[in-house]
Amino acid sequence: MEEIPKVYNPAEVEEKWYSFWEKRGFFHARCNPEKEPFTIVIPPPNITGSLHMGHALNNSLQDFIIRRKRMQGMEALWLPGTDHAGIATQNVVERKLAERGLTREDLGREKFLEEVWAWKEKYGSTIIGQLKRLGCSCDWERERFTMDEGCSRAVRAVFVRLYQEGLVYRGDYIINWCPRCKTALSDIEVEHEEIDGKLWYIRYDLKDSDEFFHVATTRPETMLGDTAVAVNPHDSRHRHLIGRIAILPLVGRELPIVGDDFVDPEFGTGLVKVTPAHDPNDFEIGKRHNLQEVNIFTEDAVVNQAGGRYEGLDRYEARNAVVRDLEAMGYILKVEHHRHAVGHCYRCHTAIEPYLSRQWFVSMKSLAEPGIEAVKDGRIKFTPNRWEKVYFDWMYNIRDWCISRQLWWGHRIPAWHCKRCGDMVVSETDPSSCPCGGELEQDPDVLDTWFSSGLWPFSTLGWPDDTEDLRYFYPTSVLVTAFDIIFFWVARMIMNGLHFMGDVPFREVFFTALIRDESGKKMSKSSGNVIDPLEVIERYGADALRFTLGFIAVPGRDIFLSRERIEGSQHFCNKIWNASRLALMNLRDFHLEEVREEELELTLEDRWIRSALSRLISKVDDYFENYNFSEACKALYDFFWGDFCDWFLEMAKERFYAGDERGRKTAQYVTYSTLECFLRLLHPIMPFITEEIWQRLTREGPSIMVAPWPQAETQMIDEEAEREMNFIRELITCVRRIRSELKVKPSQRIQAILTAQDGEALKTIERNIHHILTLARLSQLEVNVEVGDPSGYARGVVGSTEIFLPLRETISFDDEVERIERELRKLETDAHKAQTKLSNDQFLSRAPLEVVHKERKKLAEITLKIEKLQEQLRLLK
RNA sequence: GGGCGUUUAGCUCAGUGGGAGAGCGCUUGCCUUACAAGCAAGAGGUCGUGGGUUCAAAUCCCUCAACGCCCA
Repeated sequence: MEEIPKVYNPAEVEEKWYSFWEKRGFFHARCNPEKEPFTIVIPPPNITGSLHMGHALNNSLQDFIIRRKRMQGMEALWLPGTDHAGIATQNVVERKLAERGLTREDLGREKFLEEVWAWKEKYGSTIIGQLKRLGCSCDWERERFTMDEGCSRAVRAVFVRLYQEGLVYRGDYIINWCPRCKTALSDIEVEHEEIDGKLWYIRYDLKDSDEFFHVATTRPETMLGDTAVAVNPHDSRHRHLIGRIAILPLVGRELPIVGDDFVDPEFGTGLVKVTPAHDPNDFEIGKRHNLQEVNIFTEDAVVNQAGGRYEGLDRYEARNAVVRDLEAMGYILKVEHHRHAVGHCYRCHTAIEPYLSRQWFVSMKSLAEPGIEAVKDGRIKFTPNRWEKVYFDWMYNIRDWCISRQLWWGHRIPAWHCKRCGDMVVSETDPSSCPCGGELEQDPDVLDTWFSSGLWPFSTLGWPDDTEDLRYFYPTSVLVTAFDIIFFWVARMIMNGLHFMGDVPFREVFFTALIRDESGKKMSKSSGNVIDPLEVIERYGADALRFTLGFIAVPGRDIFLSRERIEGSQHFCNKIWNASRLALMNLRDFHLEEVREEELELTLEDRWIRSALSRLISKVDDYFENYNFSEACKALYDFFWGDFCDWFLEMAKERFYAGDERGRKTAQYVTYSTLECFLRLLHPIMPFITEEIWQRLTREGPSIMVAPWPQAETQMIDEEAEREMNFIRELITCVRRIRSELKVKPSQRIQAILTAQDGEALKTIERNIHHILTLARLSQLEVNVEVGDPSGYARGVVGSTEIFLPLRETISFDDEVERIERELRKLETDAHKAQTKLSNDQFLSRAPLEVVHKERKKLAEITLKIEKLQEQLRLLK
């Protein structure tokens, strides 16, 4: 009897079912022309990562989607994999080497890469194991890695083709340089942060003259690389200086004064120093005026020999030294506070140095245009759609993408430079020598990590080969990702998909929210507010975590997570468990195959719960299709707890314990079919507990995860049953309220009298009187008998039906008077509101008829109730 | 500087034009043979401010304020 434990223990069942599913091959998808494909590619987590809440949310939602599609009979592929994460992984391995007192240079490139691969083999699949703990139904037979053989071929193919098309080029430009990671970064890898800085006004003298002027700068140290001064040619204050020569303080270099529209006359004095090698705008000015480019920094942002006596100082030391020397010479006019944005490396948060160097770029403009069109004309749909605007803004203003990184870990650029003739060979396969016969040397740089992840939807399906997978599963159906990588990843996949596959990479994008903690902060290790999903799974179970994430995943909004919420979901698991226990205990002698529908005798609660279940199915379907998982979870929760447990099972118990054979069979059948169907509906969200119960409940298939998705059956909707059930529920609640407010002990069974004038109501009451007795804990309920002196009773009103509970010694008259007065106050407020509306001619003439009817009906009900309660009040007093 | 989002119960949040909702917390009473991780009942809200549209606004429009995010 007690073989089913009282408390649900997730740890015992989760591992069992996951390996069962995996062994049976339920996760694996095949190219099956009989079926419609449904494809999701996972946003590949970094191999350095371990599962955080963002992953947990994102992957739970993907699993919700893919499990439902699979149950709906589609060939559902969820393709998993990991990202090599260039900078992050290289940093991790370098840090490990540092513990042994080694640098990557000590090892050399080849040995270092061996170390990274070894690290990847050891730790790179940590997160994969964690996704399994979460219950993710990925096709592990197709797991990919951005640096595996196939993805690497795709990268080379793309690079070479773009090069041949003239869309990949190499050149000397100002790029964002991280002096800590010692690599170039793309524009979007720079995070801007407002900083309280200073604005120094520095005196520059004119050559062969006593005249001088001041320039304002936030970075005085870069003056060591100044090669001009610029002024806006429309600035009447200064334009006469154009063509003259200024003398650079400390250095003595002669600086031409040029006119350039870019200069903002409002900034500082209207005269600006020009440092073409260390500022992107100055670089442009330099190009326009043929200015010299003087690079004053090493790759560590330390002053080089061009900085004269400042050589060897880092950029901040150099700033102090330059300012000190200028002050000593009396060349600082003033220093102002100045708030401005400073770029930082998104990986290590070091301040970015604009740095002139030779890099590889992708020309984006022509690739972006089809990407804009695809979203505009709806071939790709964004949810929530406001992200489309963000996407368009970026795509319209897109700039060329710096793709070369001065790292060792990554896809090495497939370009070779000839040591003899200096020519360059770009090729998909390693060339042995230059056409001139000279020895070739491969470009030392690697590609931006996002270059390879941008090919993910097709490189993982076999491209550049024309594979069966690619033809069957591409384009993918939906991409589920966080909005913070819309530029890094989503936009680039769209551009690449259109360019190389000639079709969109996915038909829909669902953007998830960011997860924040209780106080609204973004969860991060540095703020110490992380809730570790693995810890949650250990303690509360994967289903509780998944349900919580689904519940709080309201589209279009950042979400908050707290342990209390997760506990709530754990309680829900336990509720499901215990309701199922009750069901299972009463279904031991039940055999579905023996049931003949025509032998059943459906009661009110049976018809009502079947109707509610049918409505639930439609709602859940609708919410899933619109990615509104929060509402889906809420609907499932409310149905199960609020309807099925609180009312249906409570009522069905009577037939389990004391019913006749036919009643018992009917109760068993409806309990079984409702629970079984509910489990299937809930399965995508809570796969483990639903499988555990389903396996105990039925033999209708090998696993709930391949059982059919429930279909809403409109013929089950029974409005009459819903109306009657609502009425019975209200009656019971009314009695309970009076009992509770008058402090009648639950153990005390009391008598009651009920009067109903309405014939329909009377019939409903008579048919369900046993429910009222049981659930309202009455010893006796007499209907339409002479009440006698009503002053001896407490009175409740539901519609036109009245309930009388004897006051006697158990119930206090004073309490009843107070109770009625309180209720009357509420009713009178409502009545007043309704009266005001109904006495307004405008309302009567302009509001829709049914609204007016509803309002009239409402007022009539309230008025009736008020009358009866007032009457009772008079009698009691 | 430009854009986006948020503001509803003590807390965290749902709620797309017609009687203010949930979870948690709180109060009261219950070990009622599935569940005390539970059951029953209850208290608690000028829906950020000011205006407008409408017969009717938490909901649509505008102003302002506070907070948050993105871009330059």
